[in-house]
Amino acid sequence: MRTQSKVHAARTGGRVMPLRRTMDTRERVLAVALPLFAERGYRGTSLRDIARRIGIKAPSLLHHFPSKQQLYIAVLDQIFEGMEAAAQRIANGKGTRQERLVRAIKDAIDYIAKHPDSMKLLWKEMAEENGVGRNLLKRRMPPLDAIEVNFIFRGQREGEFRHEIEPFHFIQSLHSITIGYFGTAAMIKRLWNVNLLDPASIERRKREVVDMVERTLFLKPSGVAAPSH
Amino acid sequence: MRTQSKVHAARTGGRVMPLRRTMDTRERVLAVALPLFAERGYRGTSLRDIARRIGIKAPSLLHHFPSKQQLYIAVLDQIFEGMEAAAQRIANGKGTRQERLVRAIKDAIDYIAKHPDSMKLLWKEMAEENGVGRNLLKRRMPPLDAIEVNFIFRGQREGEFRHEIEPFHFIQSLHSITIGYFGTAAMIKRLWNVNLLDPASIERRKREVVDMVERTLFLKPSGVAAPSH
DNA sequence: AATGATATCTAACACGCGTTAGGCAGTCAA
DNA sequence: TTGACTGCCTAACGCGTGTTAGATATCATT
Repeated sequence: MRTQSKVHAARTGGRVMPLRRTMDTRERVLAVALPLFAERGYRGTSLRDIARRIGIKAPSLLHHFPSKQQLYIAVLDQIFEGMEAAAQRIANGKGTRQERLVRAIKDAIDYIAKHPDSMKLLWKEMAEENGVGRNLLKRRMPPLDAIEVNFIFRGQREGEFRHEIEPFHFIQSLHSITIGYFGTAAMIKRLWNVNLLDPASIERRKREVVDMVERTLFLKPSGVAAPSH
Repeated sequence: MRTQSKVHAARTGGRVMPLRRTMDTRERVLAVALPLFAERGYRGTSLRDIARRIGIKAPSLLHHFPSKQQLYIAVLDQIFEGMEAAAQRIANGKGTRQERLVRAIKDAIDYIAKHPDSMKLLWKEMAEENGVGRNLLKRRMPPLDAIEVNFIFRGQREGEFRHEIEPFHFIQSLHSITIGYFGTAAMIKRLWNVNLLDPASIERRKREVVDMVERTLFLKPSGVAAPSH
C-alpha cells in the first residue's frame, strides 16, 4: 500500500541522476525537523509544522518517511551518525594519553558547538524514559560511551590517570557538563541575557573543561591549559 | 463562571476543620502529577492520566486547579519551594568557606537524591524554550543561582578560591553535573543496567563531586575527601 | 507518443485532548 | 429544616493530531 521502501531506494540510488532537484526533499525535511524537535520536543512538533517550513503539506511528508516516528528516528540517527564520525576523527590522535584527551575534548566541544540543536535534542531524549528514540538510543549510545570509558580505564592501568576516578562516572560527568552547557544555553540566554554560544565563551569553555579534567583526572598535570598552578 | 478561587481559598483556610478528609485531594493531585510530568513531560501527560491515578475523572481535577497549565505550574512551584527551603537550610553553615561549600554540596546531593523526579522535571523544563513553566523559571531560578554565584565570588575575593574560575560558568557546571546525574539515571539504568540511585552510588557521587570542586576551585585543598594527592 | 513512476495536492477520517455545562449526593451553618 | 456549598459525576463540544484515500501534474524511459 505504502510505497515508502521504493521511495527510499530511489533516493539512495538516485544520486546518479541529479536532474530532479526536488529529490533532496528528504534531506530538507531532516534539516528542518531537527531544530523543531530540539526546541519543542517530539510531541510538541506536528507534521504540519515541519511541512509548512519547507513549503509542502503534511501528507506529502509521508511519501518520504513512513510515519512521524520514523521521521524522528531518522533525525536522531543522523545525530548519532555525525557523532560517530566525529569520534572516529578524534580517536586517531598522536602523543601521550593526556595530550590526546585534551585534544579530543577541544575537538568534541568544537564539534558540539557547531551542532547545538543536536545536543538539545539529545538532552531531551536522554530524559525520556519511554520515548520514541528509546531503542535507537540503546543501540547507538553504549558503543560511543564504551570507547571513552575504555580510554580512561587504559590510562589508569598505564599510570597516567588517577585510580580514584571511576571511569564510567567520570565520562557521564563529562557528558553532563558538555551537553548541559549547550542544552541549556537558550534558557540561560533568556534568564541572564548571557550568550554561552558566542565564540569567546566557547573558547573559555574549552579551557575550563580541560582544566577540570587535568586537575581531577591527571596524575601529573600536563600544564597545557592550567595557569597558576 | 469558574469557582476556582473560592475552592483554593476554602482549601487554604480550611485547615481549621480537618473533618473532611477528601480535602487533601489537591495535594494528592500534586503528588501524583509530579512523577507523571517528570517521566512523560507536559504534553505527554494528560489530565485523564493524572485523574485515573487518584481515582477520579478528569473534569474533577479542574475543581482544584483552573487549568492544566496552572496545575503544571503548581507542581513546578512546589519543586522550587522545596529547593529554596533546602538552600536556606544549607546556607546557614559555620566554618571556612571551603568547609561550608563541601557541606553544602553533600547536603544538596542528599536532598536531590530524595527528589529524583523533581530533578528530572527540572531537567526537562530547562531545555524547553517556550514551555509552560517559562515565566516561573525566569522568576525563581535566577535568585537561587545568584546565591551560589555570589558565594563563589566572595570566596575569590577573600582568597580561598582560584581566580581563574568564572563563578557563573562554574555554578552552571555544578548544576549540569548534578541534575544530569539524576536526570539521566533512569536512562543509564536502561542502557547499562547500572543503578546510579542506590545509596552506595550516591555516597560515591558525593565524594566525586567534592573532589572535583576541591581540585578545580580551591586554592589549597582542604583534604577532606581528596586522598592520594 | 505512450507508459509508468514520483511528488505533490485536497479531502476526510478516527482519535485523544483540554475544557465546559449541568446534575447530584453529602455536609455544614443558620 | 432549609439553603448554600463542596466535590464529584456524565455528556459533550471544538480543536489539533497522525494518517489514509484518491486525484493531478511532471518527467524519464520506452
